[in-house]
Amino acid sequence: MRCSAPDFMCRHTMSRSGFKAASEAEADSTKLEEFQAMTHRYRTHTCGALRAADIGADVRLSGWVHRVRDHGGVLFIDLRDHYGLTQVVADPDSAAFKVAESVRSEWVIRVDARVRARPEGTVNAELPTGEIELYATEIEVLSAAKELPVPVFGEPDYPEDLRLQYRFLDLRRETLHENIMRRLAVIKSMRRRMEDAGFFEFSTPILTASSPEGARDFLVPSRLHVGKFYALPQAPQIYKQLLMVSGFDRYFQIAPCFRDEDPRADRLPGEFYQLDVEMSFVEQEEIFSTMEPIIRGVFEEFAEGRKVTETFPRIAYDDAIAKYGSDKPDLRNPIEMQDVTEHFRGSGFKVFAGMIEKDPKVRVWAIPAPTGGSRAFCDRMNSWAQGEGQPGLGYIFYRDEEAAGPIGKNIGPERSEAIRMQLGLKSGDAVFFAAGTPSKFYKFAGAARDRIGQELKLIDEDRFALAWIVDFPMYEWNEDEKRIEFSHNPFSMPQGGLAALEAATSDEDLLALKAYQYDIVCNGFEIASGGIRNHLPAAMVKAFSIAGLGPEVVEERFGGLYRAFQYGAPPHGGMAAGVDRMVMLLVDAKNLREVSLFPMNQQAQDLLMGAPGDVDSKQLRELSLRVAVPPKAN
RNA sequence: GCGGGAGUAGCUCAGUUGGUUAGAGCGCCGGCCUGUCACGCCGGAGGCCGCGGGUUCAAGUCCCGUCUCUCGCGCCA
Repeated sequence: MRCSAPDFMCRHTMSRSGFKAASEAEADSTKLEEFQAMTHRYRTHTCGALRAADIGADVRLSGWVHRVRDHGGVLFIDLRDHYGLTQVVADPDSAAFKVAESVRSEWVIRVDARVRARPEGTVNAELPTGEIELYATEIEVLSAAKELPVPVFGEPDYPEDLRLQYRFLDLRRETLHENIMRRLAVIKSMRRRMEDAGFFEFSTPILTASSPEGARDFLVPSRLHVGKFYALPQAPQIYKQLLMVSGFDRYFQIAPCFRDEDPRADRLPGEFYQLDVEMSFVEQEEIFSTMEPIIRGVFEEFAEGRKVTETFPRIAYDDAIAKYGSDKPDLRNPIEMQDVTEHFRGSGFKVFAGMIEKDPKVRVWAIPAPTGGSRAFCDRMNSWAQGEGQPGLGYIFYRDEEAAGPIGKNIGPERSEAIRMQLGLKSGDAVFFAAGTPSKFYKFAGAARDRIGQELKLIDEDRFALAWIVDFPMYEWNEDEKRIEFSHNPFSMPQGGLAALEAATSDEDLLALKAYQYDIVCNGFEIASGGIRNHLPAAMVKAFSIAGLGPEVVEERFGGLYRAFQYGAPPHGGMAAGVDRMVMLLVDAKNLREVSLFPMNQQAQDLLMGAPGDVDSKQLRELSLRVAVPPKAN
């Protein structure tokens, strides 16, 4: 059924150019409609408009043939447009019968008809227009359709490459059509909330300079400057900071962002959209208190009964890693891990005891699995772990006053019981263990936590669990290159400012430094990320030098911003929220392509437009470009 | 770049240990049908079994290679 969604989706254009929803029709408007019936070439009403009150009216509708049911003597056409579905009837007495018999799915037709009540017992309660039907007097074919490569009616599963190649058909399908309309509504709501909160909407350039850090850029060759390139912005990061320096105080934008990276189910290739925000004269707390109601409000507005976190918990990055094994934990999953290293020190489980003895950095983490206390489940988890490339996943499961499983046997009843007490487990529960250097195994532990939550159905699917993740580390250790580098982005202010940077002497101190850098997470997805910016040239130079980048690098790579900071920069900060990802969560889609109009496929190709495509040699010549395809390596 | 999974009718899939003319459902086309709304019934068309090699009397089925799609890893300040 079309337009089962809230009214804003169905009615927002009803008042346009004289259309009038039937339910709103006044007595005197009937004349207007009759007049329009004679003068409007295509329609007096949309396919979602007519109601019992219109019975007897002569109307004209245009739309797509959604479905034909031909009973020989009587024939039904479901006529569809953006607004809904109306049943058209033709019988052999009707002048329109011959044409009606010839129409096929997805033809576009114009129907002139008399609105009549459906006979007793044939009302369709599923349809807003289900009380009436149109008795056709004339049908005109406006546009025929070939046999459909992608059917619209019934939305059967079809291969994605066909759906992308025939996206215009795909977009007629109810689910995708409504997802797109929902997306527009979400963006409209964001815009309204941002304006109400005193933000101004800016547009920033699409052709800009290549950014040195971060993702791979899309490049655009310059014709006027031979051998030089523009880049599409990965985000308007520097522009929005420049706007703060320019004194505009509060910026936002529904900003297109371009990154030439390989896609994921939750990452579109090429381009995506962010609700991009920046504020002047604020500390972290004010950004939270400004943005949390906006993000929560958007979720609540579109949650359709699903619960939304009322006050976002603030979880320190280190705690998130320790409790959930992830900096984007799914907080619908109640499992929290705990450190149980001491229970294994000197225990009969020699593998762990030996590791603990040898290296003071080694920890043992417990991943509780409430209701997971069966051999079958524990074994299944163990083989899953092996499939992940782990040696295995040790466990204890508690049953009938006994601690079973290989580790339970090895460490004995006292230690097993102590672990049970620490984790608050009952008979019938299990606990899994991961051991080693936390920085190396936390991801696996987090994956195990997710897995256990799913397998044991501990996750409440019916809610949006939101949280701030705060206190991200300023730097991290790059094991490959054996050096310290920025962990998030180089624009964030370290907590404690320049003084903290200067006070940190050892690598250990530096790696312990936190930044005013934070994310919003929802159900295991990072939906927003932001920070308080480092607006002090001296602190910026120092922060870069720690990452091994001299002042000349700052000037060369971030010249514009660095220069701006020399001439009176307000303290500022902000964030960016992933619009596509939020819409995906709100419409319960599995895939970003289900909330995007014309997405590219996994190979970053637009199958409808044929992008990327060849260009002719004249174009290349103008750009002083020559294509050199490397010989295939093998 | 690496790994998992999948390629058989327009689509979703079945196809036994290698063995006759490769099937079903949906869709499409035709016929019948005056109250359906996933209409129903009857009939029909439609196949380089992804592609290339190999083993075999015989390959959709086994082996090797290759291509495509998809999910994940790397990557994504």
